[in-house]
This record gives sequence, structure tokens and C-alpha cells, in this order.
Amino acid sequence: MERSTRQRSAIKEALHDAGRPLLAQEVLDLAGQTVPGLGIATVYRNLKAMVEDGTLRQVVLPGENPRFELGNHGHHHHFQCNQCQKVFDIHSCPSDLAMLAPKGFRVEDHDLTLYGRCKDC
Amino acid sequence: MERSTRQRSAIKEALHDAGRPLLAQEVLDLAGQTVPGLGIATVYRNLKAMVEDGTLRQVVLPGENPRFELGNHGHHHHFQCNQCQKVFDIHSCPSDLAMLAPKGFRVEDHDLTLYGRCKDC
DNA sequence: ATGATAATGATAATACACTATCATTAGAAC
DNA sequence: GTTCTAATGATAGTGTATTATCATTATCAT
Repeated sequence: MERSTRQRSAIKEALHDAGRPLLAQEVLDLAGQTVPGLGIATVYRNLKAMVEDGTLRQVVLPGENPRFELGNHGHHHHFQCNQCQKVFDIHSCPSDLAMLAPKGFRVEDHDLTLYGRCKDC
Repeated sequence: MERSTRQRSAIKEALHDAGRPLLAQEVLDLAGQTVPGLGIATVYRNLKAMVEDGTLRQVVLPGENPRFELGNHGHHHHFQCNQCQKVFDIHSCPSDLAMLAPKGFRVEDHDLTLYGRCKDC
């Protein structure tokens, strides 16, 4: 059975407050402000469990370690700042991508990442 | 100075013949048919040198090890087959992506990966 | 053909994100 | 408050792609 712990709450809260996908290390840094002494193993354990039960979604950008965001968003894409490296959600999506593939190829899904400068950089 | 070796030629030839981005291991497998005994260290060494001198380009898809392709292609994107995992080039590109970002964000570049079934699968 | 040395191949070493282990701590049912 | 045991934190261990090491080989200017 599952118990409610300060650590788990802080991790969930950090992801909620950030409003953008976070690296495991970023989760540790943020949640660690709420729960001093929070360990990286606890962060990984909880992130893994929450991805498995659907609470979280993994976001993997090219060449980057996995980030984590709340799992209740629909299909969307991401923007990474070339300056601060932070990743933000983009809630719109180009629709006409299937026709880009050569004939004979069937498109079932896609990933899109935009790069540039975020609002703060 | 640089010498011409059978190994280097075979690596370049493998990438040329494949016509699609290859993993280091795939380069070893293919070039190893031309040069029996080819070592993985030699493959990594040459791939790295060729990326540095611009002969090759690294292609990194989300959650995947780097692939390598000839560096003389312009901006383009990639398609990965959900069945055989192979990656293919897509030489067209959606143009209207900058407007997808929230206001305050400046878009400088983008990555697009399509997923589905390739011609052979 | 010879010599200098760049390149190779085998493999040990590295880097690093992530996981397992285990003694200790702390929810929660009573 | 007790008790049971899930959860935690510290850290050792793991997996794996890539790189360094070094003795040997092969290229190429002479």
C-alpha cells in the first residue's frame, strides 16, 4: 500500500509549481527546499513510480536526460532555451506533418522541439 | 597529417552506401564486412574525427544513441520506423513553426522526428 | 626497400545516470 | 502510545556508451 510522505508531496508540488518539465536533479533542487535532506534516490524512486501509475510523463529531448512533467496534458511539444537550457511546453501543434514523409512511409506520430530564447533570456 | 587507410575508407563508404544515419555499431557491422577485424575503437575514433572536420554530422533522436550521416546535406529532418528502428532522412520541412511558440519566445531552430512504418516494414 | 610515425585493435578505464542494498525513520491503523 | 512495515537516505553497485592506453601494424615520403 502507499503512504503519504512529505517527500512525495514535495516532489509533486515542485513539478506542479514549475509548470515545465524538470530533470531529476532539478526536482531534487526544488523539492529539497521544502524537505531538507531529500535524497536523490527518493527522487528517482518516486519519479519512476509516478510515471508508472500515469501521474507523470517522461519528456525526452534529443541528447538530453529525461525530464518529467504532470501526466494530465494532452499531445503537445516543447521549446528549449539555448541560453538557460530550460524546457517549456508548447500547446499548439502543426497538423500537416504526415505528408512530409516519402511515399511508402506511414506516419503514426511525431516529436517536435523548438529551440531559441525563452521569455526570460 | 592524415593517412588513407582501408578502415577509414570502409567507414565512409558504409555511411555513403546506407544513405541513412547509422549508429556506431551499425557502422562497425557494415564496414566490418569490407574490413574484417575492424575494431569498434577505430570506428569511434574515425567518426569523431570526421564529425570534427565536417565530413559527418551527428543525428541525435530523443532517447537514442547518436547516429552519423554525411555532412553535405542541408537542413532536414528524420523518420524513425517503429518496427525496425531504422532512421531515414526527410528532405522537406514545415515552414511555419516559429509561430507555435508563446509570445516572448524567439524561435531560432527546430528538430522534427516522424515515427511510423518505413517502406520495408 | 626503409624509416618515421599515424593508425589500428584489443581491452582496460572512464563517465555518469540510474538502481539496489540496508539500516533507520516515520506514516497510519489500532 | 505501540506496532507494523512502507518509505527514506546514504552509498555501493550496475549498465553501457565512449575514450584512453599501448603494443603492433601499415602508410607514405624518401
